[in-house]
Amino acid sequence: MYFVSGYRGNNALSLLGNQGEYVVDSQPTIYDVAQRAGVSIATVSRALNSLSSVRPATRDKVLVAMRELKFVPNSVARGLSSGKHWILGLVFMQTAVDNNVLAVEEASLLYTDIVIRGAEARAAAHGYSLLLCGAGENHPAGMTPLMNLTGTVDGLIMLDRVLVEDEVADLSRRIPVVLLAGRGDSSAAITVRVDNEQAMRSLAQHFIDVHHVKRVGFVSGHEGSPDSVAREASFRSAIEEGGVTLADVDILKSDWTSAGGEGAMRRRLTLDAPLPEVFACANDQTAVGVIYALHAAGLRVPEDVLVSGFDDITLTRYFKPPLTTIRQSGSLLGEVAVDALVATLDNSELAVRTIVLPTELVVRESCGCAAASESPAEIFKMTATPTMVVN
Amino acid sequence: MYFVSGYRGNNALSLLGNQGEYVVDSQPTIYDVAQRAGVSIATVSRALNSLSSVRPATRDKVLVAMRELKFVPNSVARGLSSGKHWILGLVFMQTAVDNNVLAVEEASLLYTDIVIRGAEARAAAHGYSLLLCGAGENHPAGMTPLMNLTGTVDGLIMLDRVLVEDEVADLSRRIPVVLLAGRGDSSAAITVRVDNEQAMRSLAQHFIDVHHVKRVGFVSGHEGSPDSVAREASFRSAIEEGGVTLADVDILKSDWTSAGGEGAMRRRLTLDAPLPEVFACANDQTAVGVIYALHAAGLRVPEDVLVSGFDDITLTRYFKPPLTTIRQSGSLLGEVAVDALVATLDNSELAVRTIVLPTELVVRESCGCAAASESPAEIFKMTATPTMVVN
DNA sequence: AAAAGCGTTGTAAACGCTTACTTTTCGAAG
DNA sequence: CTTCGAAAAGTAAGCGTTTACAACGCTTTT
Repeated sequence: MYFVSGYRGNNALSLLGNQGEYVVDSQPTIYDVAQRAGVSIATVSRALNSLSSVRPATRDKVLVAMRELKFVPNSVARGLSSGKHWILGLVFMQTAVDNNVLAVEEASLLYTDIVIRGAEARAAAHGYSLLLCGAGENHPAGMTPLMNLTGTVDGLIMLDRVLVEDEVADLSRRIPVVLLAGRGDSSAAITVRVDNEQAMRSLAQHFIDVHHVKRVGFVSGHEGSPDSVAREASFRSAIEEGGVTLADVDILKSDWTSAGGEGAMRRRLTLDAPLPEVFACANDQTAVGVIYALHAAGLRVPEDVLVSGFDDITLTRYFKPPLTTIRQSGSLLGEVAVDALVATLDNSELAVRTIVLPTELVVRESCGCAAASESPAEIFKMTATPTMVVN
Repeated sequence: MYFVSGYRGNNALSLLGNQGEYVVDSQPTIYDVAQRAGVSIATVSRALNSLSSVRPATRDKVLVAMRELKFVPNSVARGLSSGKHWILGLVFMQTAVDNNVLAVEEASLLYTDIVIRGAEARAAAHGYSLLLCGAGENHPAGMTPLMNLTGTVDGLIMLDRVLVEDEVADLSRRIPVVLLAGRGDSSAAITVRVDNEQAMRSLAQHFIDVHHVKRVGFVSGHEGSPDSVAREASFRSAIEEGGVTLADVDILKSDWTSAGGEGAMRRRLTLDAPLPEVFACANDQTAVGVIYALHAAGLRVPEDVLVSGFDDITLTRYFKPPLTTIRQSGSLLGEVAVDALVATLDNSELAVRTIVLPTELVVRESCGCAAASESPAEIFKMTATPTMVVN
């Protein structure tokens, strides 16, 4: 190793110099840059962050030195020093079951991924990175990573209630937390969710007003999921207001997956009770499985049974029959969550505690309506704008 | 603020003490823990990491203090001190186009997400977190986040060639890099990819041997994508070896999306040239769009044209007709990538430079074969085992 | 009974950066 | 040609850990 006397930095310099054939064994630091540029480390730091006054000539010297050394600031040291990490954590429910590959692959088609993408894009736009953290009983590392997160990220976005209220409150005492798809009643954190009530109401009305149904069914998502619970409750109340029947036997338990929907419908078909005229499903994947099971039993959709989904994922537009569904923008959900979190980080105060995003009924053929004339690729604009609710 | 003389830590202690009504304004540090437990910070650190010898009684005192203070080690400080961050970076191509929601939503159904999930699960199992980083021209933050990553993560996984060879080499001089879905010829980094050659060969053979086709077509993925290029090239060579025709007019350009596949097929249908007997598509989404366009033109699949996909995403099993495709395990891809990266981090040397994962032909109805009797949910086990290739 | 050895604990120096505070520099005014 | 003041640059003290090294018992050995 080669050291300039009184020189604290590493030997990265030797790469450029001709004093020996030493190999770089670590990244250059601001000490290296400072030495090469002939200034102090404070000046290097200032040039780097362009906060305070650095004379243009000096700045250039520093920037040249940085480029020559291929200097990249160590963001960890930065974080330690400034307390700011420029990292946002995204916690989601890991549904993988042991060695069951399917669970991961199916789950990956869930809305979660779209949310993650939206969040990542928005985070990047704000200058943040996104740290992913799967959690849940089935997750290999359990809850541990979550706790350590508080020292790594500036804020946390939690999908689909990974924690109970108490834990969230605990967490949000340490760092800002945004809850996604929660029930929206948490006092501890900001909540972002879609308008399940409005969605299921418009769906119920459509079934009643347009298709004059008298008896309906519902296929749920994963047990205990706030979105699934909200969708079922909203659907039921809207349906019952309309004087239509939602019998217990027609409430099927699924788990957000196609396989779950298929299984639930197969089991329902073994029962003696006559089928309702329509099954509203908690998401699109479930609807796909439900339709498959109905077809397998020789029933036609929509001639014999009507089916609807929720989410409007791209692929189901190409299905036969094209799926009637509720459109929500998953990426918007992620984006808004990040925006809210960043706003909290900046102001440390946000006027709004709950943000409710709009949904939109998309009528296609699976509910018995006429085929649309456009190509599936044409139809993708959300027409409604976000609603804000303060509480 | 309240300070014990000579006490360096913050005032988090006051929460528990009864000397005042001060509010916690920051997280407790090992100084707080050390003081409360009546030991030095070194002992706290040792108890925390359980590396060297700490007397059980002492350890207990420390652990109790930690619990009482709800101490969570600051991983950033840890990272600075030890040089280890326990974070892996995952760089992917951000395909979002400006305000076009569809691009994100469709893209999110791509295989990428499954890979990410697999990587996250495996990373967690190794004790690492996953830092997501979208990159590409369309990404809001451009390339900048990528460069800063080198100071944040211990290793990098790059999906689908975000960078050119030179940049990868540059990066991998700083930290270990694993390339996913690359061409596998990078000397700078470890590569993990699927066996596109074997896959397309078996597909071609099936078409030729079982369905006796004389003329075939291909629908590509996004231009320049290594996987798409490899699939097209392999398919062509296998097809031509069999003496079957793949005309230029039957090579359609798409972009991995359903809309792209639909558009490509619509354009093809306006041409005068007779259709080939089969279209092999670069992925499942594309195949779905292709089938849609064929149906819209009054053509039947598989009676009039055969179609195949690639990936075996769950939803297309529920399609009409169920899609003949090549199964690959996206989550395995992510898992293996993480394993390789972690191994590199541990040994700083890995025997294998390229890892090729197996694929499997899954014959369903879209290629004209008979319907399977099982439920789609039943069929999901990979039968082959990973192949390792050293170079 | 003193020395040696060993297991435990403490002290203090990094790690690479930011930033409050201090010193130097430089140009304009006196 | 000083003097003064602001602007620019430097000094050094953290940020919260880890860890090499020193110090301190205690038991064991001679």
